[in-house]
Amino acid sequence: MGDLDITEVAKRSGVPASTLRFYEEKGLITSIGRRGLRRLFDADVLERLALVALGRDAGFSLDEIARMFASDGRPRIDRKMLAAKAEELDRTLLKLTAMRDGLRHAAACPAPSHMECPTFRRLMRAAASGAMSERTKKAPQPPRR
Amino acid sequence: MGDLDITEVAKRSGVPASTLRFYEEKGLITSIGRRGLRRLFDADVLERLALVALGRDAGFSLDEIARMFASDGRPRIDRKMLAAKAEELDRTLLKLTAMRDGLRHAAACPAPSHMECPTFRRLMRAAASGAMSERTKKAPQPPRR
DNA sequence: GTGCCACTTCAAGTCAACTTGAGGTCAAGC
DNA sequence: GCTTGACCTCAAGTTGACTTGAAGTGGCAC
Repeated sequence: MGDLDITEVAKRSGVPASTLRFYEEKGLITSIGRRGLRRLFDADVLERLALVALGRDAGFSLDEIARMFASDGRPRIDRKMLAAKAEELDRTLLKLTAMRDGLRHAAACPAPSHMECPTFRRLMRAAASGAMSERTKKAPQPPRR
Repeated sequence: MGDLDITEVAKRSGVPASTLRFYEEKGLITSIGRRGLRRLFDADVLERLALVALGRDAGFSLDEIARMFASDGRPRIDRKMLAAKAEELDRTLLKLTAMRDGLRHAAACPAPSHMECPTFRRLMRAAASGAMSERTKKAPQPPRR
């Protein structure tokens, strides 16, 4: 009833079966049993997966996310850690916002070459000096396939 | 005169020599000769490195950045590409902003478990709907090292 | 009852962007 | 002219998050 086999979970969550096995091995999710060899999951694994996705998106590593789950399976998220992550995200947001504005300007800038655009050069200097980020921090990469 | 050896470039740019060699191999920079074994670079390599840093920070891959340099060595940066990157950054920003607000709330939320906090659950659903369907995009990770 | 085939395990491969290590070379200082 | 040491090359290692491949297994349709 509430049990879903791995294919079902994959289908409903959009997470590939190979990743589900990988997540189980990592302790991010738990299978509730087997039908033959086939893993069975409780339906609440979907919520768990959503939480994992959330953590990933917020910039937590899988290991960090794993540490957030108590042994009883309920999320036990350190509030301090959350606040710290929010802080970090906030700094990232500032930087990315500046970057977006700069890119947008450079894209619309009438200077014959970007090297002659003051805004572009300012951005460049900022990136070079590392002034925008505390240390080398990268913006999100385009989706891998 | 205008020539800098690799150590000088490393010192002035903050980019390790190993990375400079790696970048040269990738075609991101070019050395103009050797003194003995030692690479010599024209001083304008510093500007080039700044450009690479900017591209990296904006979320371009090294390969993408390499493609921005035409064969003449002058940056040939497509305004459309910049605009597209700005767009992408913008979408990321929206998501990360929501995420930051959610984290901040969750950190302060009095609910015994985050799963019982309506705001947290809403955030989770939002992340699940956005992030899982397009589940390849990650927020920036904390600085390496 | 038997064959199919999607699942299983485990090891190894992939990708990006570098770094590290081993073994070699050469300009320069003494 | 010999030592020194920073550079050189090339190969392999690193990290995180997975994916892929080979070989095995068992529920289900026939």
